Amino acid sequence: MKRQLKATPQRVVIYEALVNMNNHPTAEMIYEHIHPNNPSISLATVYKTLDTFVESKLADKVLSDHGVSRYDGYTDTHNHLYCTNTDELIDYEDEELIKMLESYFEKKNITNFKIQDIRLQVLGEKINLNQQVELKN
Amino acid sequence: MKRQLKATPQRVVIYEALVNMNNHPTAEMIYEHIHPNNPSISLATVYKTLDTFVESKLADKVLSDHGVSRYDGYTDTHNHLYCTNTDELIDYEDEELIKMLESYFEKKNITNFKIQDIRLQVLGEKINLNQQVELKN
DNA sequence: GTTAGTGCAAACGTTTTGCACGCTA
DNA sequence: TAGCGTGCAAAACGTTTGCACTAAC
Repeated sequence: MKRQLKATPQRVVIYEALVNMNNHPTAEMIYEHIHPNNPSISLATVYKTLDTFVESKLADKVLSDHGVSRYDGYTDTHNHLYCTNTDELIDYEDEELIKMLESYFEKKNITNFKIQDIRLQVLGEKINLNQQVELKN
Repeated sequence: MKRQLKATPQRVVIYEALVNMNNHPTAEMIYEHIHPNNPSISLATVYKTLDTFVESKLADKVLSDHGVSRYDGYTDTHNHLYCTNTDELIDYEDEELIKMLESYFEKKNITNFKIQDIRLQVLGEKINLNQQVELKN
């Protein structure tokens, strides 16, 4: 674990859960995931640890639906597809899009606003191929 | 009020507050705003009514910071500047950007995902001109 | 021995709910 | 009188806090 953050057992477990669950989990989801093997790690610790990760840029807090925070262990600049049916949040990596947005706002040169980050979410419905087949019946 | 929604006095008051406050207010902020002149309208009604508006596409729930929902009575497609210092959420209307994104994703033709909406937030710091002047001292 | 991290339980702020009442069709 | 909308209070939910304990340097 980089950035002079002490690698406590709890942090290691929580960090591994965060990057292995590619769900963009909530604090609660991480807690449930690690609890069977780590029954002594408390939910408060999960919250505190995730906060620490966000501060240390090891994780990002991302688009929250219905007021629940979700976390992303993948901190390279990227955007998200959000499925309005299933609440799935899917990483959308598209270098071309990021470049296009950066150069667009550079060109646009918005005065009175110093840009730190550009976040884009594509909301829609994930089309499940199995479902499509089912629909044919 | 369109879309076969009954125009109760409460709804009218809440809707007017929502569109007149250009703050992207929270439910609480709307409640505080209308309370002096409408002391009998309860906070629960504000919440219920805002939900109704969102369902009826009269309002949008937008980017929430620290787990508080904020509402936008301006439902034309537009994007937002979010000031990380002041929590201000500023409408960013840019037809060119919207067109660019739409045609980008059309061209990209993401399979397995039916796009409903594209939302973009520019995070950064609003530069206050008065502050700039002060900085010169 | 000082500091940072943890676990627990209680507290907090936001939002939702259940239910009784009122209004309107 | 049926059904929706409202107000109130209580509950629920996600998150944070205070504090005592522990572990690490």
